[in-house]
Amino acid sequence: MAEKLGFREIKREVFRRIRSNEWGPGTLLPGEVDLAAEFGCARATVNRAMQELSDDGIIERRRKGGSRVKLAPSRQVTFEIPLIRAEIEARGAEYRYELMSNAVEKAPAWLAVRLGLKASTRVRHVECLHFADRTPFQYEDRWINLNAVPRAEAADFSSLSPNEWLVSEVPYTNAEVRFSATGADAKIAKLLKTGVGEPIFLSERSTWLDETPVTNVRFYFAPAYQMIARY
Amino acid sequence: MAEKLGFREIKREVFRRIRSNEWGPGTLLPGEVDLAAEFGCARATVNRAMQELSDDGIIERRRKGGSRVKLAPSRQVTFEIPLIRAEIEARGAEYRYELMSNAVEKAPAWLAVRLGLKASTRVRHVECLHFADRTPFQYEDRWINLNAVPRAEAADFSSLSPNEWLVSEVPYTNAEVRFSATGADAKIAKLLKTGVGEPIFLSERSTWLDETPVTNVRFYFAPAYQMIARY
DNA sequence: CTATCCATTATGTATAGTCATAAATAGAAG
DNA sequence: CTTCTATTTATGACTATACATAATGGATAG
Repeated sequence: MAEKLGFREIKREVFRRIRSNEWGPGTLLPGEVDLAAEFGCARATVNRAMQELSDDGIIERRRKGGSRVKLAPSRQVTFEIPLIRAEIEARGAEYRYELMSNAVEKAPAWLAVRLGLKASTRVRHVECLHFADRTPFQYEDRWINLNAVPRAEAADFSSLSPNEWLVSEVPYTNAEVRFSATGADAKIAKLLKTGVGEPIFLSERSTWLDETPVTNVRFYFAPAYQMIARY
Repeated sequence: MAEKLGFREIKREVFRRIRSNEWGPGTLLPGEVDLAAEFGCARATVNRAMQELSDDGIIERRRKGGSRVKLAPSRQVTFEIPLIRAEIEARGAEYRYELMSNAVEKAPAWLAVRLGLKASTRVRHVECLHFADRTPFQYEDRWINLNAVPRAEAADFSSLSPNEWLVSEVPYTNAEVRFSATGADAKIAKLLKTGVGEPIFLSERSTWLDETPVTNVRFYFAPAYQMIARY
């Protein structure tokens, strides 16, 4: 073997054997000590390689049981949801932001259910539009729990979007994202300058800080939007 | 301090300080040796904690530059895209599969572009439907590069879906996923038993095995479908 | 004043050894 | 034959140490 193998090379090599069917789905892989002997490195090095293969969803590991190739290698898709501003600027377009409404209300029923709030909770409701080169790109409909984020009471969203404000001011520990397709209603059609009933990509996100609901937001994207991830 | 801190506890504690704004966005964090001294553990342990925080998108690390809290802590969303069968059965519904068409063709232009194929390449084109309790749940429109997967020439998709066949037979190294919203055309409306123009959630996936295009598939979901991720 | 070089430094990776832990298995007891 | 228990074993985690590497920032030369 020789050649000072690092954990990356080991990972690559093990993966190569898996995908070449040398080690097919369900195969019990050699133990870490055996692999370490074969590759001429320390067990910790093999361990890291195998750990990452496990994180990547290629293999499954169990103490004592050893490592085996996953039967259905359903690899995880990971992508990062960028700030709209960054996404628009990355396309070479000019970003513009427009605040539409900004009010304090009592949490509507559906929101209370979604976040686990009491119906009487005071929330800030912010609606705004994000433009790419003057074309409406995304409509943002956000609700912020004022109990969790009292600073939002006084925040000024006329020039800074609530998205950017929150992301730099309020941390969270848990989040839930839902992607779906919906038809544009009259309001959304008008805002995004499209027809009523047009298919709209909808991304809804809720976040919590240790069980405390923080915010819920719905992003309605202009027609033809695609969310792309590579891995 | 005491208490024998493991890398998980260290990770949690550092994250706690970040989210409590003790270490706000952009802050340069203490070096690994300092943290190791504070927590009373080896640098390798701190290293693993910080490594994972970096993987999670919480901090950014650079050699010599040290670690700093990300300005826009855009944490990464990771989805595990399950097999349709598993997804349907997890909902407590009965899974049924129906093959609609299965032919060998020359790659159409759009596919050649998407995957990077020569237009003359022979591909297997498979269309099928996945049902949940007899209701159409997803329409799968798949193309398989026969050069990359010659075994697909003889594969029988009448009872096993191409999705499941591929997932257990053909590995890949790179993939691209696109989520979008589209309107149901006449064909899709009929298959999914919905109206023409209804908003449909569309998931398109392309995979490669070391630069060799393997397959491209479009999943059209029945109306009201949501793709959910928690993290 | 600017461009280049180099020492410094924090992270990146590897090592050998140790102890911990979960789970499979064989063995003992009922 | 079943059930519980003890042993074994592969992975999980940690330590201390060492060297590699990239990038910074200052020193130096032009």
